[in-house]
Amino acid sequence: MEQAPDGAKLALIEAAGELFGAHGFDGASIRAIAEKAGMNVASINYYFESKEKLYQAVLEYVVFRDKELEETASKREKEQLSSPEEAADAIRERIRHDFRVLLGPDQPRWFGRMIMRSFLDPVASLHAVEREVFEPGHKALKALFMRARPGMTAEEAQFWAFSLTGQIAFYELFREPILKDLGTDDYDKAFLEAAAEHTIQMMLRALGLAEPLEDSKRPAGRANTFVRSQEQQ
Amino acid sequence: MEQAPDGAKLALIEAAGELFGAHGFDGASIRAIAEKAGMNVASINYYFESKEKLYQAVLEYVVFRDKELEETASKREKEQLSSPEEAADAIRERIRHDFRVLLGPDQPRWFGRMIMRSFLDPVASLHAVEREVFEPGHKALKALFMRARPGMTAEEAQFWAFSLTGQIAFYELFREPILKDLGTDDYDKAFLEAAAEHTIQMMLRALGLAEPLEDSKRPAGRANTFVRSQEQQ
DNA sequence: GTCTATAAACCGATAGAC
DNA sequence: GTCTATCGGTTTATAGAC
Repeated sequence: MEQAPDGAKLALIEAAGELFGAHGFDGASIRAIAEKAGMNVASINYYFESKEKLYQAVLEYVVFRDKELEETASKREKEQLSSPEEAADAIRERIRHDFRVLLGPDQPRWFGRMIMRSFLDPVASLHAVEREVFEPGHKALKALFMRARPGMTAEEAQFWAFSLTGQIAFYELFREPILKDLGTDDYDKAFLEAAAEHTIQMMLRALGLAEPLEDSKRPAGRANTFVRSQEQQ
Repeated sequence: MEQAPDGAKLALIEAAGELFGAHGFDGASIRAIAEKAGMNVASINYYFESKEKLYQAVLEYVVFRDKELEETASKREKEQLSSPEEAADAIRERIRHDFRVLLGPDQPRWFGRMIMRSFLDPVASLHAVEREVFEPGHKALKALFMRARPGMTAEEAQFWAFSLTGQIAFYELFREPILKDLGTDDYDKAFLEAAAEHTIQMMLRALGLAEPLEDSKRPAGRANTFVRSQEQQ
């Protein structure tokens, strides 16, 4: 991959990302993109050859930044090798990492939307996201589950990876109805942390790597970090 | 809701559903839709007032059929009231039901795609799907979880519902890369059953309503005391 | 109801001035 | 590099013949 874009190219990519993410490839015109970037229509065909190439550049821009994060994450995972307990910690970290990458405030809001869209629309440029983000992340997840539960088959690990990815992707795909239900215009930190924590506890419990859900019929014995703030009321 | 469309209207809706589902609102032209339906371009503006109204009619067509299924499902759930065991059975049935509705061969393939798209694209017609499908299903799910685990708060139940919906939606949203990975052109019955069964087991285990994942390695010393044994009294 | 023809607007792309 | 003007094509929508 080439160097990071700057100046005019960057401005166009970011404006295009916002509009492509919000309205899709066909729903965003190069006129609207150029206007949002504060540039002329012709600049798009000057810096990129066509609208399609611009879309591809936007996807590569997303992929480039996500790939770096993915590599540091999976590198860190490989350092934790042996016990299921360490694997459980690695799963915990992986889930927090994925929530932060897809939904956190570190990255532009349209990143996640572009990723969702790239899977829904079978354009040729899907393969970029697929090969650079989905596949490596999926492989790393599978490996993680198989280390967490030795004896798990590759097919089982695949389903576990699907389950986790689906739970995280949900918060991006259903962002609008969820926010409407919450009555806010964006996820706040507390909600994202609660969602990540729920996902962690639920995966680890399902894997048998965490204390089971407490029985409500008897007084609470063991401490439980699950959505603590919401339980006390 | 009005009566079910027939004849020319139905043909147009089904052709439009396929093309809208595949290429989105902006990516499907009324010319292509009319041609696929074997009719004239002007027929769309004759039977529906505009392209937008046609899109809305397509969504309502999906919603209408899904709503009927949802109502029979939630009615059946209300008959199973008391014990967590019955609630576990109801969760099992609900997951099988949702997999069948969204991914099974009973319904046209573009149904699921249109639903995904309606959440990704913030069009006005989103509210139809939201109000008629998402919200009732979500409420039913929350009620189910709160019956399965008495004492669970509404906020917790919300996260559990999110987790489940996300896992099922995943198979529709990521249909293309998954099928490519599987090497087939459509989900077969065995795969869908395996996916549903994994989701069931994983939800019930996380809820403490099923036997934990059998331990392949770890000494069973301080293994999880199974919750149900304490509940049966 | 079904068709053709066409209006009016917008699209992506580009030529050419500066 | 940046702009204006414009070309050729496609879009939705509609008027009007049958």
